[in-house]
Amino acid sequence: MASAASDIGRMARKLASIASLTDAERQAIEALPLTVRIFEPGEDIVRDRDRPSHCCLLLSGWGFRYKVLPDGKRQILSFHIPGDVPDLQSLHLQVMDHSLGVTTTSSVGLIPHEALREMTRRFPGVAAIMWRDTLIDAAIFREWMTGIGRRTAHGRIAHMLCELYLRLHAVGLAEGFRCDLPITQIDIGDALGLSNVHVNRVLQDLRGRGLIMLRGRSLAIEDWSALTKVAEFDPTYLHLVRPRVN
Amino acid sequence: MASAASDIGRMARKLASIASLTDAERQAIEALPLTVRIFEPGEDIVRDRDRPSHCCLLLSGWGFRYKVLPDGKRQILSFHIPGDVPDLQSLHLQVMDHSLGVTTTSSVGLIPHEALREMTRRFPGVAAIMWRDTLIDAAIFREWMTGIGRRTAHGRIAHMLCELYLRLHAVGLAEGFRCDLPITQIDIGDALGLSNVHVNRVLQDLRGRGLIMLRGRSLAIEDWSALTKVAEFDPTYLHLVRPRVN
DNA sequence: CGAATACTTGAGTGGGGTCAACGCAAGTGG
DNA sequence: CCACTTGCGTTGACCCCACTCAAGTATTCG
Repeated sequence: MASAASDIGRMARKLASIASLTDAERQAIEALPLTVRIFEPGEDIVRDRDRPSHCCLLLSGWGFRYKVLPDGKRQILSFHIPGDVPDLQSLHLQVMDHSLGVTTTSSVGLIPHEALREMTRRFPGVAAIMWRDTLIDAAIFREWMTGIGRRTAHGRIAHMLCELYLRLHAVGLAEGFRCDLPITQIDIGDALGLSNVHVNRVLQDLRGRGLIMLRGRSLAIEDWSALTKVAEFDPTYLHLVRPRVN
Repeated sequence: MASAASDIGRMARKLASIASLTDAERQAIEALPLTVRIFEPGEDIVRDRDRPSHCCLLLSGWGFRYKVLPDGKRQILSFHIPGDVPDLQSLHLQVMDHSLGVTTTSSVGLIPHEALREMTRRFPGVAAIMWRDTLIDAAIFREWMTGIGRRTAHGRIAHMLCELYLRLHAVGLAEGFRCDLPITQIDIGDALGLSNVHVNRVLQDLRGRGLIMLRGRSLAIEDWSALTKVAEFDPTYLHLVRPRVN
C-alpha cells in the first residue's frame, strides 16, 4: 500500500538522521509490516507494567512517555515526534516501566516484535542503528536529568525548546525557526519538574525579552542565539549526523 | 592469566543478573582481551567529548558518570559498581556527552571496541544482552529523572539507597542489608539535585528514625520495609532476572 | 452558545539553597 | 610524633525560587 510505504518511510528518515543507511537497509525497513491505529489525547498507547508484543512507530502527532507516582504526581520522561519509535526498548525489556501517551490525535503504526527481530537477524547493521537510537534516547534522558537537577527554570525551558526544534528540523518537520508545539504548559511543567504556574511565568518572560513567540500550539524562535545562551544549549548529546540549525 | 579470567568473570556475572547466558556466550565473554589500569579518585577514566576506542569494565571500586555545567555545577548521572561497563554506549556513540570518574581507587579493565564488535558479530545473543544492559541503564535514568523532578529529598535519598543495595546484592556484593557506600554526601547531592547540606540533614533524619545506619562508608539498612515505603520503591525498573532482596 | 480546558494573575508560603563556621579524622611530611 | 593540611560531615541563620491556592480570563469545540 502506497500510504503504508510512505508511512514507514518516516522511520527510515528518522534513522537516517542519526546514522547512514544503505539502500538494502532502507528497503528492509520499508518492508516492515505495519498496522495503523489512531489514538486520542488521554488515551495510552502502552501502559506501565504492560508486556507489549509490538513496537509503536509514531506516524503523525506527538507522543510522550511518563511515570505517575503513588500520590498522583506525573513525570514526563520524553516527547516524541513523527518517525520516532518511543518503545523500541520493549524489544529487549519485557515489562514496561512507564506509560506512553499522546498529546494530540495521533496515528501510530504497530510493528510486531517478531518482524523487528527477524530484521535485526538479517540486517545486523539495522540492529546497530536501532541500538544507537536507544542510546541517543538515553543521552537525552541524561541531558534532561542534568537540567532538572541543576538548571534554573529559565534554562530548563529554553533548553527544551532548543532541543525540540532541532529534533523536528532533523527530520524535516521544522524550518525557519518555526514549528508546531502541540503540548500544554502543564506538560512542559511535568517534563521539567516545574508547576504549570511557573512555566507560564517563565514563558511570558522569554516572550517579553523577544526570544520566542508562542501562541497556541505554534512556536517561533525569534532569537536562536540568545535562546541557546539562556539554555546553555550544546547539541552534541543529540548525536545527529548533521547537527545544523538551518 | 587466571586473574584476568576471574576479573572479566565479573562482567559475565553482571550480565547474568539481567539475562540468562549460555555456556558458549559466557566463554566468549571470558575470552575478551583486557588491559587493567588503576584510577585514583579525582582522575577521569573518560572525559566529555572524548572519542574512546575502548570500553571500561569496572573490576573494583565505584565509578560515576557526570556532566558539568558552564557555571561549574555538577550533575552525577549514575553510579557504577564492579561488573558494570559504564561506557558501553561508546560502542555506538562516537563522542562522549559526559565524563566518567571514580569515587575510590578503582581497577578498570579496558576492552577494545573492536573485540566487542567481533564478539557481537559471532554471538548475536551477547549483543542482545549488552543492548539490554544499555536499556536498563536508560530505565535507571528514567527513574532518577522522576525522583529529581517529582520526589521530596527524603524520597530521593531513600530511593537511591534501596536501588544501590539491590544492585550490589544482585551481583553478590552485598548481603544482610549491609554494604559499602564509598561516596560522599556531596556526591549524593550532585546525583539527586540537592545541596550537601540538605543531604546531611535528611540522612540524619533517616538515621534518627531508625531506618538506616551510616557511618563512614558503610551502610546498614535497619528497616528495609520502612525505607522502601519512604522511597516508594518498586524495583521493576531494574529489570533484574531475580529481583529478591535476600 | 455553553462547557471544558488551557492560560493568566496575585498573594502567601515553604522546601531546600546559600553562606559561613566549626569539628573531626586521615594523611603527610619534617 | 607532632604541626599542618585537606576533605568530609555537621550545625545555625537567613533567604529565595518555585510551589500552592484561588480566582479570573481566554480558547476551543461540540
